[in-house]
Amino acid sequence: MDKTYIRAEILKALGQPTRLKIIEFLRDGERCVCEIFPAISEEQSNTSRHLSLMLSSGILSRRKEGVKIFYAVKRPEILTIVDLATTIMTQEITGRHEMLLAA
Amino acid sequence: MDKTYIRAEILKALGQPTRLKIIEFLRDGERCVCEIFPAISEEQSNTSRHLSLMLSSGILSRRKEGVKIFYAVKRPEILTIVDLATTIMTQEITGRHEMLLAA
DNA sequence: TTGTTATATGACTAAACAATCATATAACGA
DNA sequence: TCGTTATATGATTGTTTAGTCATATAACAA
Repeated sequence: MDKTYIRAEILKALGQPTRLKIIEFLRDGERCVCEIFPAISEEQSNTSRHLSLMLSSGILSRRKEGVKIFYAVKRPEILTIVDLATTIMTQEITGRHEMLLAA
Repeated sequence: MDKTYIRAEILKALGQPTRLKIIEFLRDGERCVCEIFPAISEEQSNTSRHLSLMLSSGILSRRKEGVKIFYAVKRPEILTIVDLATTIMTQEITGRHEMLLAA
């Protein structure tokens, strides 16, 4: 069980646009697949695959209720990571902008 | 400039074992390429590619001094993200362990 | 039982990725 | 200038990935 490899898997699971959209949509709480895929404008099958991937990476949790499957962000740290990525992105954009102004 | 895409790029850049090893090695401060690749036991060319990738994702900074090129982690948030991933990993491992005990 | 809705998955394709080897470039010292 | 060291990059290869379509499975309602 290589720890570097497992950590990489968690971060890689977060580093994909479609999956980030899913996480943003789940920010306010659990949702079923039937709500998720229309919200992010992706195919049901594609959405399902990304959800399984995040489930097995420990990023999402899953709950069954009748025919519907509800997914939720499993740990608050996940959202913190996403927020920090937003911070970094903002700083990067600001930095590049300042470089342009200075040039 | 799609923000979801840029954030994904930052997180994806962190989600790769070789790159995580580099970041861990740079935790204590800047290092030149000639120190980095032996420390992580990777080829010079491969290490150089990963460094360029992280440079253009805004994760690392680069400084030239004579023949040597020094790289450093560009923002403290990067290390926070890596640490949070470690936390999540630990919780996951603990959780799976408890499931085994309960079974 | 039959039809319907919700979700997952097999098979496939095109694109992206990591790694390697060989080589180019750039800086420095003798 | 010549040789050496440090870094980057072209070309290539095998692997992984995201997305799509069609279909399977599972739960429920009529």
